[in-house]
Amino acid sequence: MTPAFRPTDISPAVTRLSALAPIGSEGLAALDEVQRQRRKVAAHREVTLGSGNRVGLVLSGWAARVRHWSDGRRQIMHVLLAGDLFDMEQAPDSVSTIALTPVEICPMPQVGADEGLAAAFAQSRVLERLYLFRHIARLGRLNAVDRLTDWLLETRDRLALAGLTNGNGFGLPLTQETLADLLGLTSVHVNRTLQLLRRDNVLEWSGGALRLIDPVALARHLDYQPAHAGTRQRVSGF
Amino acid sequence: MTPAFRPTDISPAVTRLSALAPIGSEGLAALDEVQRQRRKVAAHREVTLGSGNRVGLVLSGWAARVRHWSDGRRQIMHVLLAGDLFDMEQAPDSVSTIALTPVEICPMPQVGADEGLAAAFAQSRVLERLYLFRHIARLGRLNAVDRLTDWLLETRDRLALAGLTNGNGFGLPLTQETLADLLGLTSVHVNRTLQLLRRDNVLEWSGGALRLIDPVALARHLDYQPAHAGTRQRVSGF
DNA sequence: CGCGTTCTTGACTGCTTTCAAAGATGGTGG
DNA sequence: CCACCATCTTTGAAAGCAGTCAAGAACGCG
Repeated sequence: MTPAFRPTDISPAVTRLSALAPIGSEGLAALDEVQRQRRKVAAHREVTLGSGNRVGLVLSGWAARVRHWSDGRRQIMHVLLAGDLFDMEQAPDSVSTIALTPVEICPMPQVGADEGLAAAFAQSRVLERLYLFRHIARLGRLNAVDRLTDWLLETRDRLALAGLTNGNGFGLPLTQETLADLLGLTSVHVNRTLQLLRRDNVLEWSGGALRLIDPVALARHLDYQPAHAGTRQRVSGF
Repeated sequence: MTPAFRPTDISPAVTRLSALAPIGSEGLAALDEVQRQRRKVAAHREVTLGSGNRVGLVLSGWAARVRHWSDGRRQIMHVLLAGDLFDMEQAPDSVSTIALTPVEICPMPQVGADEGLAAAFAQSRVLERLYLFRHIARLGRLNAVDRLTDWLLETRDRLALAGLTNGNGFGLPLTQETLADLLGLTSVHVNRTLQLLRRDNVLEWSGGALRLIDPVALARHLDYQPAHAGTRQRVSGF
């Protein structure tokens, strides 16, 4: 709220990883070290890593794994947020990684002997697969309204892990066109869907800040379950 | 062709893994050992692993990762074929693993010191992610005809790795309803789409055997690139 | 041969796209 | 401080792809 105030100096990426598993001092040092190698990528630019690194870590901003077709169509397959890992290897066909907003990245740190950091990364990979599964289900069986709200619910939970939410609200720095590429819709229809949701008092979105009015009711309606409820218990069992 | 003839006694799962990376004798022994613990799962039954094992290996048959909704809708998120690994952990919400045909599974073997086997499993995981990405792109941006043919192309390539193809043909033991749950369509529309493809001489499908008439032309039309062309080169660079 | 599952067909509905153009919005330079 | 431009959002009308509902045909299995 008050722009001058910053609760901690901890980066959202570290916040997220610490939420996935308690990280030891060695791991925190490794994260600190690697963050010193941070690099900025401007919006709309492709995200790349130095040739020595095959895995990167997002420190801030929004990026996406995207598939392009020769006729101009595109589909965003996965959104990358602060604290997410991304592999640069593979990508045989036209799968690219693109900054949706200005993004800061760094190479993934060596895990070393820190079991907490290793567990956090392992958990991060498990979650990523879960998000891919969910996105498939979303695109396969949900209509526009449900696709959008389901994704917003998931994104809110993901941002919450990184400490980037404000209650039921969070910053959503995407255009409706990007949302369309993500949800397998047209921007026109995303626009109409948003109007519906605003009219029905499901959400507010202005000035880049989105707020879900009643996430609980929404989650019930969508059969939505937070990805982390189950996994957090497992982590605590370490 | 001649049913009495079997080229080798090697299981399709071993064929696939060997294609991903050259496996040493130790790895082959481990695979042999673990296959002795094989277990059958009847069609339509849920696939589970003994509590000690978190990762399984499909030896034969077709299985699927499925999401169910309370109103009866379902979406198949990923198909598991011979030689595929599957993790049983996670699955916080209603993600289950179901046998689409009779399936044989076993626990994933310990990798031990066999680098080849480790590489094969690593490669298998990389490919699985790629298949998830592709399925997202398919559901997000392709129409019914392209969805179906694109998936058939991919499935043919995957089966080819396990030595389960016959030129451009392969056994496809799924119902149209299952195909619909996989492609985010209704079985009625899958049926109509298949009729189109048969009429236009794109494919033949009878008696459980499907044949693509001109996979090359199809791949060109769909911007389809085999998942393994790029990765095989990388593997050979080990 | 009989029954259940799977496939096929028709008519109608509806969600989403397409095409086109008019408003906002925000940042930049004069 | 305002004009200006590019980008983004909004709106309308029409067309299309896929879904729904229902019923009959074909198939495969015991």
